[in-house]
Amino acid sequence: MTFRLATWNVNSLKVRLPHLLDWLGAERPDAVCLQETKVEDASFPLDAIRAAGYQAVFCGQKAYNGVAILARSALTGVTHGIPGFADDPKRVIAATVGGIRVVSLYAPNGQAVGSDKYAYKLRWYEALAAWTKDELAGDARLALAGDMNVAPEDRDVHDPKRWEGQIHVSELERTALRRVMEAGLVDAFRLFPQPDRSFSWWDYRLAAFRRDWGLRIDLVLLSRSLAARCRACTIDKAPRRLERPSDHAPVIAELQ
DNA sequence: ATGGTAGAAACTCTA
Repeated sequence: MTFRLATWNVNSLKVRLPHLLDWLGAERPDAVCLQETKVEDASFPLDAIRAAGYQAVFCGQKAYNGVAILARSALTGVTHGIPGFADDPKRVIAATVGGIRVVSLYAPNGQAVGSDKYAYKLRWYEALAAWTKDELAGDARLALAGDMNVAPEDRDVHDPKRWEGQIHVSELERTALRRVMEAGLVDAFRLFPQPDRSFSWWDYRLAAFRRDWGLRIDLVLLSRSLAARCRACTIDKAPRRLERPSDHAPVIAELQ
């Protein structure tokens, strides 16, 4: 029995709902973490998602941010945000599904290195690392999945020289992400051989997708016990090729 | 390759 866990920054659930429903129907993932839903809870398209065979928990706001978890089985123990980190933007929701603690994450973008938003991004990551340490105490089956807004290594960047020191790639951001992983998580994608130039996000501008000017910033991070069960992790570029796509592609990890 | 596009909302911000 396999369990397929996906993450997808949909950049407006309202606009992307047809793509999402088609993709759920085609891929039938067991659980999906969504980011940038940009929809208040009262407007969440729960009926359409239920009709597709999924339950949902969500935490959204108008215009910006917003996260959700969809699942084909029950979602229990739902929590919002990072404990002890006061934060207005809706970036974090967690639930237990299929015996796995699943966290849907939308990390701060950071805007520019050295900006106030960059400092906030680093603080957010520090809080995430502390929380992850707590969650991993004992034999935790924990999966953090989402738009981490950091490309972990140069091979996750289409042009590392051009991006050197820039937002998503700077050393402090990479260290901040590493601190989360050092709590005891592994990048599911790198458990397996992967094609060169594997990316999950391409800017809408400058025909970046056509030119494959991308970054891999959407990650599934697994605790050791889950990593041992992981049999594959792939990026599905198909939805990025559609008309009016999200700027992100979904990532799917398959657990045995 | 130093601009540009997309989304939401509202005459601009965020990514």
